Amino acid sequence: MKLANLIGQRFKEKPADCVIDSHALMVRGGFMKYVGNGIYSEFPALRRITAKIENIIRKEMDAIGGQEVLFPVVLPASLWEESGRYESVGNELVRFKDRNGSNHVLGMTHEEAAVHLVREYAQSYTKYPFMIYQLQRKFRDEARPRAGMIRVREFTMKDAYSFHTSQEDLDKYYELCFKAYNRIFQKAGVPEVITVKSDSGMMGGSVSHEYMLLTPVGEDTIVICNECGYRSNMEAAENRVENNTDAATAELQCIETPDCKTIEDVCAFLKSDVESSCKAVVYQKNSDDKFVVAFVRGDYEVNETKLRNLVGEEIHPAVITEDDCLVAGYIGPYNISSEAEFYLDVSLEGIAALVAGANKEGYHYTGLNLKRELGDVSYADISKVKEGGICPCCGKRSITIKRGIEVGNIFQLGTKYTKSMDMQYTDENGKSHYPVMGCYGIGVGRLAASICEAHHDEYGPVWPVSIAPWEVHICCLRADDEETKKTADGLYNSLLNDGIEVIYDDRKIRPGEMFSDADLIGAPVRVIVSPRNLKESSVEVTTRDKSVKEMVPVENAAEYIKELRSRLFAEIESHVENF
RNA sequence: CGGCGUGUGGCUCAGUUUGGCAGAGCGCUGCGUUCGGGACGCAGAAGCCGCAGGUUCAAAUCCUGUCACGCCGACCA
Repeated sequence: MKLANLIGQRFKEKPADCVIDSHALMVRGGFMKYVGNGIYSEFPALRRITAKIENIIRKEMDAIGGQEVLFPVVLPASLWEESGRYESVGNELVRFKDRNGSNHVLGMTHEEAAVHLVREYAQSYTKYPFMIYQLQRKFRDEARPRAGMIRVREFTMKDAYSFHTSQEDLDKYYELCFKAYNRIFQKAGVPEVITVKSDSGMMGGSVSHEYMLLTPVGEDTIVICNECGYRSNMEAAENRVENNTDAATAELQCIETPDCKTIEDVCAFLKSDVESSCKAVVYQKNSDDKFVVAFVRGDYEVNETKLRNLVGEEIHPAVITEDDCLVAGYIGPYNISSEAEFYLDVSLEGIAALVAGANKEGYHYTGLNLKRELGDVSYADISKVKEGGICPCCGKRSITIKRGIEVGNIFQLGTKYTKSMDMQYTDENGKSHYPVMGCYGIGVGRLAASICEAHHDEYGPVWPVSIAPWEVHICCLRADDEETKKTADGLYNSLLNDGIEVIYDDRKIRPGEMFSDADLIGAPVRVIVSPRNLKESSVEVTTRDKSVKEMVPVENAAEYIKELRSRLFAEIESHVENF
């Protein structure tokens, strides 16, 4: 490929709406173009990257027995009505009518389509287990797309669905898939991707893991234990709190605390410890607006995901008005209105004397002892883990909090979809059963953008050789110089003949622009052919990550470059685990 | 859905307060000088100033409405 013919313009200035580096670099490097909110086109350079990622994924999916299929983008609503998700999923599911007025949806995930595809085929136990997967565009009408290709509305996803006759068999396959996923990220040049425990969200099911690429711009918060390796998404992380249960109790008092609406105000006013205060956070159920109050220790935050799972339905932050049963700013667990459902967080358990709202305008209790005042109440885990917190796995105070981008996930779905869509098989005794499912996703474009985010410098991306748009970038510094041009042409043709992927820049432009473009394209190996180098009968070979910078005699150049390329691939392979 | 902000050649932006010829840099086209980190000179092309309505002799600028986009939050893989 000659750079002069590459479609997609590179440019110097950072686009105004790019907040993270990878977004700016991928737009500036001619990788992608904005089309609409959360919608991008891929130029050839990015398409080459995503195609390579797709092939890595294919290979590993095939290696664990997957068979590639293709589901439609447009699905009749009836299919989603079978699973109940036509109603239950929010606005991110695009619903529309065709010319006949019948309802359809744009596929945002394909559990229904997968069950539909195989429910006649898989009526006998002899067909199990099996896995089908596809690489396809999905559309999710995200409330807020952001960060370039990291969070978009239309994207390519690999989604896989496995079917099993027992939970044990699913467990076994899940483990296999877990390893295949590790291999995919290792082969894509990001062995640093880690797995974390996750919340299953709208997909349903129990066991699930997410694959996270750690970067400060990541949207997800991840809880990591430095001691035992426990890792979890904040949403699913168990919070453990040890309170000093030996502290002296105190008499319950109702004290005037004027204009103290926040827990900080109250504690400052009463000169008390935030660690012995009780904070109320109020939500409402989406279904009937009934109040749900979460009480946590003053220095903790509510984990809404855990609270939602506990409540068992969707909730949203509450709007409290004058005539509601709750007194905003003065809500406490003792003498609270019976109209409100409330939950006590584990961080409150065992505190001898609490400061808490008195459910009366302008008053707080002090000396509140939950066991004494409320009797044997139960505590639930509804708070967020904090930096330096207690690891739920090893019990040490060794928790750190990091940010990450979710590049893949695996779920155990159970029989949620096979039951609702009535997919059954007959076992060897002639009895009918619902198969157990797993599902496994990877966002292809998001992975490409994440790798750019994790592997770049101020001048451009530093693509791993396995997914780089081209392996070698030749800069012919003076294309008007006959000998230089001849040497560069020769090297280009020689490498092409050996099957190396080369991008060749023989434009008659100044070196500065040439180098800038090469940086923005980010090919791992760069070769500089110039009159200066040819005076020593050499070309200069460097790597994008600057680890190699070598003058190589022209006659050895092709061989040296091929070797360097192999070395880069070997470096990637050295991180790939075997089964 | 709530808060804040922005819409002016392909890109980055100035001009809007105080109404008076549509601007700069980058990019693009041509010519020339240059040539190891986005160089310079000369000559060009390119704009429904987001859209609609209003005020005015006169609107990018003031008013009303509307749309789009961005950031933060909400929601969500």
